[in-house]
Parts: sequence; structure tokens; C-alpha cells
Amino acid sequence: MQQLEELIISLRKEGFRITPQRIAIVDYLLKTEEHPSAEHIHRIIQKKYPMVSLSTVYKTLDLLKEKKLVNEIEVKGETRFDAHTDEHINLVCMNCGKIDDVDEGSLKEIQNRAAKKSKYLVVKSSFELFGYCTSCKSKFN
Amino acid sequence: MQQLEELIISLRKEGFRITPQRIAIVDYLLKTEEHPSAEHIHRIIQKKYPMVSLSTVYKTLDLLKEKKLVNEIEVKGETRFDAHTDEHINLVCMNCGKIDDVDEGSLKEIQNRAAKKSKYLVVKSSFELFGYCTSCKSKFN
DNA sequence: TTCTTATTAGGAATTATTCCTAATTAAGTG
DNA sequence: CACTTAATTAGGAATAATTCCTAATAAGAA
Repeated sequence: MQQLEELIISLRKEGFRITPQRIAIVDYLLKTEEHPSAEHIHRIIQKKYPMVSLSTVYKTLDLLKEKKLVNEIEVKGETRFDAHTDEHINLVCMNCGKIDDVDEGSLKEIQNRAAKKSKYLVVKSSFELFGYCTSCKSKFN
Repeated sequence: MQQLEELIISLRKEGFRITPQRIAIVDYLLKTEEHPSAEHIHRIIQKKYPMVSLSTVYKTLDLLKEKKLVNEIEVKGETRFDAHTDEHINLVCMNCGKIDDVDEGSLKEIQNRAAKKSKYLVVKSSFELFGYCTSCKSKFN
């Protein structure tokens, strides 16, 4: 995901209104490494803007999804959002829910190969590994 | 996933009871290529066993998940199940919901690399590509 | 066959997400 | 700046997949 400024400009150019709520949400997503859920984003944003509603958070996330400015990952029946949109692997801790990113150059190539083989028109991808992070894995040995 | 017979035997050996419900569910999962949802499995199983309950389907799927005999894929807020448990890519049609499998030899290697790099203890993986299948993609051009 | 206890059916409870609507406000126009 | 209008919002109700609960049932050991 790009810088806040250029992103705002490009949204405005497309005819979307720039509201404080949208700025706050996008700003937070750009800064965090947390892969937050909608509820988590809502909690954070509320500190600055106590009136912001959860449904606005969902609507803004829908917009960002559509514009491909965020990716989604499902963890324990909850959607988590990630502004790091280049192809990468998400490592999900099944105990604490932490998500780490790992870059992997060959994903693009694999994607192309699978698209060709299957004849699907591929639009987005999702590569996830589930397990236990360094601080949780000791509990499972 | 293995043959029905050996699977049943191994479950019984572990102390689980073999019920007609469980046999029917496992049998269907072994035969289908559909990547069905819990609800879909329930609908199918009910033709043979009208009394089988949805909660039993969910419980059996929990058991199979725990034994790593099925994988799960989230599609449009619904979990879909797959008895094809070796590493592969799932191609998900965003229009009709069809899921196709594509084998890809390098996944195991990528997984090892990411596990090493991140120091996570990796337990399971999920590689998905979303797009439009051959019969749906014409509608999006 | 009898006994024990895992499993089941059925429905209620939960929970993330979507939907609905009146009120608000961004931003274009004069 | 004031005015206009249509997009956006807050808030809560509705939805839907999944989990939970409990009495009744039945698998499998003796």
C-alpha cells in the first residue's frame, strides 16, 4: 500500500469523498504491522474519534478491498486485514493469533503456472501457513 | 485421504466410535470433488439418513480436522472442506464458488523455507488463488 | 444381553458481518 | 461564503454460519 497522501488523492480522483473516518482507518492500516480485525481497527480509531461506528469501518474496508489496497486473511472465523498487498506468505500463530509476513519470490511464478494450467482468470491470491510463533511454540512441545 | 476402510479402522483403534453418521460423512468426503460446505454435506447425507443433524456434521468435521484428514477453505464467509490433504493449490471461482485443485511440487519447499526464516512451528498450510473459472470468466470481460 | 459412556438430534445461543434508515457532511457551484 | 445534493455516517436491527447445551440414543466392551 502506498503513502497516505497519494492514496487519498487517488480516491478523491475516483469520486470518493474523503472523510476523517476514512483517513483515520487508512492511516492506521498503513502504519500497523498487526493485521487487525475490523473490531480491532474500530477500537483503535475510537480513541481519536469516539463517534466512529463499526459499520463505517466495515464499509471502508469494503472500499479498500475493492480498490485492492488491502488483503484479507481468515483466522478463527474472523477476517483480518493487511495493507501489505504484494505477494507474500502470511504466517499465522494458531495460539495467539499473531500474523507475520514472509516474502517469497517464487509465488508470482507459481500463480502464473497454476492460472495457465487451470485456465482460471486469477484475481487475487492468498498463501498462509498456520502454526505456532516463537513465543507460543514452547507451550506445545 | 485414504480409503474408507482403513480410515474407519484407524479411528476405531484410537477409541472413537464408528457410527453410521460418521461413515456416511467420511464416505461422501472421500468420493466427492466438490469441496462441500457443512450445510452441503448435511443435505447430501440426509437423503440416506433423514435424521442426521447438522450439529453432528459439524462435530464429525471437527474430528476429521483434528486428525488432519480434511483441509478447510474459507469462501464468502463459509468454510468448505477438502479430503485431498496433500499440499496443493485451491483455485476458487469468485462467481460460482467452484473449487479446483492444482498440484504444485514446490509448495513443500516454500513452506520449509518460510518456516525456517520465521522460526514458526508450521502445522498446516493453505494456498489459494481466487478468480473466475472457465465457465464464469466470460461474464467478466 | 447388559452396561457404560461417547455420540447424537434438535434447538437455543453466539458472533462476525451485512443491512437499513434518518441525519450528517464533503465538495462542487455560483 | 452560502447553498445544494448526493455520498457517507451512526446506530441498531437483521442475518447466517458455527458453537453450545442437554436429554435420549446406541456403539462396543464384558
